[in-house]
Amino acid sequence: MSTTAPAQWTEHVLSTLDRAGHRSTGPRTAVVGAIADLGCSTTAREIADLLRGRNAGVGMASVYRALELLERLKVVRRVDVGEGSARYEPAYPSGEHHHHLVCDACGNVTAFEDDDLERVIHALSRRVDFDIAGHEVTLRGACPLCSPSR
Amino acid sequence: MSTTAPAQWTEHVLSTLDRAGHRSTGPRTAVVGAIADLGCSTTAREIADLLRGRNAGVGMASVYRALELLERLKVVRRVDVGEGSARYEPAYPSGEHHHHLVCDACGNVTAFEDDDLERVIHALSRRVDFDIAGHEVTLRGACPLCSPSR
DNA sequence: GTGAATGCAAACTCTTTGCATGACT
DNA sequence: AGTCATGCAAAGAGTTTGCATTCAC
Repeated sequence: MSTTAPAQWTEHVLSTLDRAGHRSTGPRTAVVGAIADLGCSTTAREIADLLRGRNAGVGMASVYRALELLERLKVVRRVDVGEGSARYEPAYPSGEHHHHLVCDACGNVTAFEDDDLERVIHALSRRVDFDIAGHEVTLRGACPLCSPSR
Repeated sequence: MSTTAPAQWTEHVLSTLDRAGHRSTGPRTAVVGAIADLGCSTTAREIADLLRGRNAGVGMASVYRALELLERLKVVRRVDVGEGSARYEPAYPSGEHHHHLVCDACGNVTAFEDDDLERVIHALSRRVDFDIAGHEVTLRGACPLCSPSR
């Protein structure tokens, strides 16, 4: 729980970068800050837009390069809900994570957690013939605002 | 079980197309045939390549248009395992389906089924604030051939 | 015969890469 | 100083779209 605060995550990322011998440059830390602020499930474009608004204009190439590095260092998680562009979100060292509800109508992406789900997936992971390193669950449907019952 | 045979699925697709007022043209039925033959989790490119090999060369645009239509009619399921291109597979009217194991090393995609997983997801779907219509589970890791223990 | 479907090519979006310039340690 | 990181612009991959032609019904 204490590891999930944005500030702590940012600290964690910066020290991880340092430990891995990477520089904490302006553009790179700006991207880290943007991810911390945007939180769950953002796109490269959203990050670039936010930074442009902050007059910290960072080139798209640098955004993508930063995301690739952060994912490789496992401090950012790449999530693919299948709408053409990849989504990214902070990854916490504790391993705690969530999954996503995607609205097919408006594209809204919401997070959820479920212990039973994690337990079943964990058990399942031991049974299959793969060496499982991670998992992703996406539930699709209509969000409260788009639901026909409204 | 009887609904999962490729031939039956093909029949089902053709009658669904007809019922929905769509024509069963050569290119379109060729795409349906390719999906039936390729089975689980294929890409638009693989379908086009197979058809080219069969001298039934169908333009990429037609492959994509057929896939879009078939998905809309719910006879094809689009699966996104997040490697740049979308994957497609037959969808059976019985609702039976599977999920995927993806090898991060070689890209190999394998199917699996798990009743416990389905049960948990079903229960979960009733609790969330979305009107859930479907779900997707992807387990990532190393396949038997890429596993370090080999 | 008529409207739907096709094929090609061009357009578009997202992402990656080459290369000269600039900045962190 | 030396190297790593940046930015731009061009290249690439996957997918979509416009439009004249063709084909199923």
